[in-house]
Amino acid sequence: MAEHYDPQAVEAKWQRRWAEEGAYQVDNDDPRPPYYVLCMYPYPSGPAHQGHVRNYTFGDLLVRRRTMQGYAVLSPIGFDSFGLPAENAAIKTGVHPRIFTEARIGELKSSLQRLGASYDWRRVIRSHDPLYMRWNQVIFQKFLDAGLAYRKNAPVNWCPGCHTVLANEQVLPNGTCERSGDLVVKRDLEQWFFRITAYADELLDALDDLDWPERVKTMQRNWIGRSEGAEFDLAVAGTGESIRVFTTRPDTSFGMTFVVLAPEHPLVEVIVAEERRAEVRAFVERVRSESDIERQSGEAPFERRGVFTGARALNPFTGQEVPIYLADYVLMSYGTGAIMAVPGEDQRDWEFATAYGLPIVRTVAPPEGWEGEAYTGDGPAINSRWLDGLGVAAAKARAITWLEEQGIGKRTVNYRLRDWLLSRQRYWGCPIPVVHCPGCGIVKVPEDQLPVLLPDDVEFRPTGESPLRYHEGFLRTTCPECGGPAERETDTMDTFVDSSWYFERFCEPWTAEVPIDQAAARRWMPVDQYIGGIEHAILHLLYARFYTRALGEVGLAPKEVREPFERLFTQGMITMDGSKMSKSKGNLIAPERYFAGVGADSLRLFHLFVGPPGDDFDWSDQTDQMIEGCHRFLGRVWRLGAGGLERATLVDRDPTEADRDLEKDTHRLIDRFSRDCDRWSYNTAVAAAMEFVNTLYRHVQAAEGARRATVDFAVDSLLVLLAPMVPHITAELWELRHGVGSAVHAQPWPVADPALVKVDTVTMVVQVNGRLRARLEVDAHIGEDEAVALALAAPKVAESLEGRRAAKVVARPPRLVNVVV
RNA sequence: GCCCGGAUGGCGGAAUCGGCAGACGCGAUGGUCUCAAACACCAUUGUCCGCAAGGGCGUGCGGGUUCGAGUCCCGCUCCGGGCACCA
Repeated sequence: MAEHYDPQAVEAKWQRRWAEEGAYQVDNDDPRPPYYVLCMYPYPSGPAHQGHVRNYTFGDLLVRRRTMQGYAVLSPIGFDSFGLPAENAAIKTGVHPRIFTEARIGELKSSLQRLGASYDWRRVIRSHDPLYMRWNQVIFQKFLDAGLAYRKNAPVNWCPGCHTVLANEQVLPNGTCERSGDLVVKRDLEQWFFRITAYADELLDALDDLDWPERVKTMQRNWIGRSEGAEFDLAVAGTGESIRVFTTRPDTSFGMTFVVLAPEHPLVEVIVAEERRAEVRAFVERVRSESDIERQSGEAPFERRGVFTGARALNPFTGQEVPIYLADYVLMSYGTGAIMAVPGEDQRDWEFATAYGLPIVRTVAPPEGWEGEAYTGDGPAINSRWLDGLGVAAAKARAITWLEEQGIGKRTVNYRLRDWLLSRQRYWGCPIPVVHCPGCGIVKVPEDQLPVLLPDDVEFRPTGESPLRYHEGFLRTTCPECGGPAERETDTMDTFVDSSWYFERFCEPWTAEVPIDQAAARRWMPVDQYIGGIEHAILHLLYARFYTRALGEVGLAPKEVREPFERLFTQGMITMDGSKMSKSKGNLIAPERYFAGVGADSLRLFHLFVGPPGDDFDWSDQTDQMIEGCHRFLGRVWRLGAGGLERATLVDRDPTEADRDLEKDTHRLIDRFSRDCDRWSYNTAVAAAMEFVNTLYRHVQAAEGARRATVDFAVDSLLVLLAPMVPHITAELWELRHGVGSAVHAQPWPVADPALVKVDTVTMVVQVNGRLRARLEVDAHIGEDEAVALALAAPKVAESLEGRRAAKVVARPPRLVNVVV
């Protein structure tokens, strides 16, 4: 095996060895300090793709490195095994989703093993396992008891392609389904929700303390969309009714010149003037018939977008009556479904006022020379009586105080975030464990009957309807309370429910007593480093944060664990011609052919070397050549490690200058490599290793290279540093060099000697008027005077000065001297 | 529209605190080895002028600050992402 680098043989040998040894299994009572590394568990879609390779390479690297640094590293893996693709496959081919999914899990598992990823395979979680389903259902029932899960009738997002409802988070901004691309429509349905909005504030505030990419935190902040303002009542003239409005700008209330209700507002029918009823109804009908897309496109001219109700409201600030309109740009689902319109400080209101000939009163003085329309910036209040002269913030506070004194309003906070709709009208998911009894209403399935399992003998219809609805044996049941006939709930849970707590279950995945073993969770949670794709910035990462809190609240997990993921790293996507690689686009470049060719180590190294881990990478024609380059590098490492390059000088003798140089280079590599890894700059760490190998080659091949002991130290250090990145080749070479009893992955992570890292001479550049004129080797501790003297004495410098006197000399020893004339 | 990123050779990228732009790799060119090739190894490789020594230009565009700017400031262009009648 030593003659040449044979990745197939080496990788097979070590993968077998690691499996036999149970390497990277870790027990909960391990005395070493705990460290929890987790990659987002994958949906099993078949063999790994390049995105998986990248993700799990980053994870594996960290697992192995932290282990070498002396931690007990928890490194579990599982499979997000419920979901639509398996069911769609069943509809098409008739193969049961379980059979289909388990086959895909087998393929993905063997890809991961072929990659050399190190997991505690004993801890595997598959979301469709009956035991995991049981705990999913127990948690749901606890949430139900705690009021965190509830059922309500609401207009929900229905995807006609997927035949199910979707959460808001799963609908793209253009109104289509993120999975199927179908246009999502609104349907009024009875659905199950999780009360994530109860945690809106905490989910928002706690973001500040998370060591997460700012980008992701910003996305979550936008999604939660907290806005502070006030709510207050407006009396409707000539009726006993009042309209409650929400505004973030109570300071501009004196400028309210009309009021707008959402077309769906319940008071519309009550307040509408008789002579306008027909017109208003026609408008409401028209808006209802429009899709969300049409309605939200904002394309229609404002003249078509509203209607006057004939009713008037009293502006409590001015005491004046203002007209009440309906307009499609006011949404029933946000705030109170009614707004006070202030055209002077809101552009939409401005445009609406202009279209309908309504008055515009500015209540904030725009800056000098302002030529725009609505002014939304800060400035002194005007036309606002007792608010005049106050800035926006002060005027807001004063206006809210006044509303509260009058007893007609109060300070409020609104969120964009909606409760999480978790029911899905699909088969391949975890059943929601309740029955519907005509007499008793919704009744939980008793815990001793859990889990509610999916029946196997179902028919998958090409219409895509849930088979559970037509399975009499599943559907018909008896009420656990009254014993009478009842219907089982046929909705299943969103698969994001499964992924919202699997990381807690990993701490003690065997227990049949509780969903989460509290002692184990206290030991490992929160996850020290979570790694996954940016595409989960909102969905999964927000749900998991909610679940972690809710589980603590209902006593199923340690209450003190509020956040699931201490540090988050979001890796870039692998794209091809700028778009995401995917099976459906048919542009997958399967890792298998690289496993079979250059080997897993070369492919891993490529993914680490190609660029910053957080950046997207576009796969191109040239990519294969880069992978070849990584393979070539490993070939050089092999020849260094396995011997055969020795020259005459590579013997035992007294150390020379070359030995001191190589020793320093080795320590500098250790230093740089470690620091680069710490800051997720694997591409530069690899570059440093490549440079070092080039240096080593010079020593090994030159007539006056370093001696054997120095080279051995250098090569051993290199192997230890590379061990987390390319585990197989380093393991093999280490065993070759040190014998079967010694393992590279059991070596402690090396620490550089600061004295040797320090440089004693540096290249000082001398500039004349900022232009490079000379480079001098100088002592690293050179003083300013000496540096200047050396600089001025350099022939090139004197030449460029042409006898002119230096007007100024900027000295930054030992790096630079700049002579200015 | 608002909020975040980003733009550096033929290509992927580096430059960590305002101080040598282009590390490392790919590709390309030349060479060594070989009967020949593959492999491997060595050298050159931002660009323009020049036989050379050497010099000019150069980090999307236009300004600015500074002895000195890829890096800081102001104003743009283009690309990517997020949010978007959210009151």
